[in-house]
Amino acid sequence: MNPDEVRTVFITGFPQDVKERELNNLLRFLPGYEASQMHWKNGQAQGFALFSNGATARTAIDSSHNLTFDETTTLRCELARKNMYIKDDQAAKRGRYGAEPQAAPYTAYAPNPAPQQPAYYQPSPVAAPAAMPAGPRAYTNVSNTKDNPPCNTLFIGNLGDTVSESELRNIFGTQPGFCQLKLNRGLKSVTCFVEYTDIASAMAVHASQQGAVLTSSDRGGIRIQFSKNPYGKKRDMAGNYVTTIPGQGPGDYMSQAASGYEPTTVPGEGVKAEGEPDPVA
DNA sequence: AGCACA
Repeated sequence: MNPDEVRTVFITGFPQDVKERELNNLLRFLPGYEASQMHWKNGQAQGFALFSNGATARTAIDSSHNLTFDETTTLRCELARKNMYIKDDQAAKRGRYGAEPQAAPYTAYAPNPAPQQPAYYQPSPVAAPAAMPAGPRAYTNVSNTKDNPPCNTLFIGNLGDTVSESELRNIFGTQPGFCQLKLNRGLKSVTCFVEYTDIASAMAVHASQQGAVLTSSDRGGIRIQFSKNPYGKKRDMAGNYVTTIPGQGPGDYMSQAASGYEPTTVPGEGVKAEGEPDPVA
């Protein structure tokens, strides 16, 4: 690899009170992610994120540029002028996709103890059971210029006509926080809605699976947008959320702030427990 | 680009 190649993404547009860990958690599931850090230049937050190479860095830019970070802020992503310097303590923030460090100074501790990511992402051969479903063949850049504000429900477009529910379950149902999905065979196009327990979990999938090329894909990768309405809800004539499926409170997933990214559930345990309070900003 | 619904 060309050591001079710029593989660092420069991100601005964060709200004043953003935390570095919000940056880390926003990006850590992207292919090629290695590390990220937040700098503050006279009160303005500036994010830097290192990827394995220029290609994965550009893919990250494509999927996060103009991303609506919260109600009032939109992120600007571009290639940095020069690569960021990785401090030793960045190791704890490393993603699981990153190339292992040459001299392996990080092997003394487990960078990512949570075994919640799909096994097909695990770089270690010993950790990859043969029975795991195959992941996406590849990722392509998809245009996603008209996305909506973050929502706990994802809208999946650009699906091939032959896409199956199990194919979608393999990719979306294995992600932390998964609740349910619905495949929709329209006359003109096939779409899918995927619900997660919280916005943070949906945001992680929105970023990590953007442009995934499925076995059935015949027109490039899938396009992932945040749904206009949370699963099980619609808007009434006054524009307020109305529950259309019993068991979900009004409006909670859209008013929840896009912070506190820790997914609270593991695959298969996505359904909110009875009486559990709604997340509060 | 297409936003469904016990």
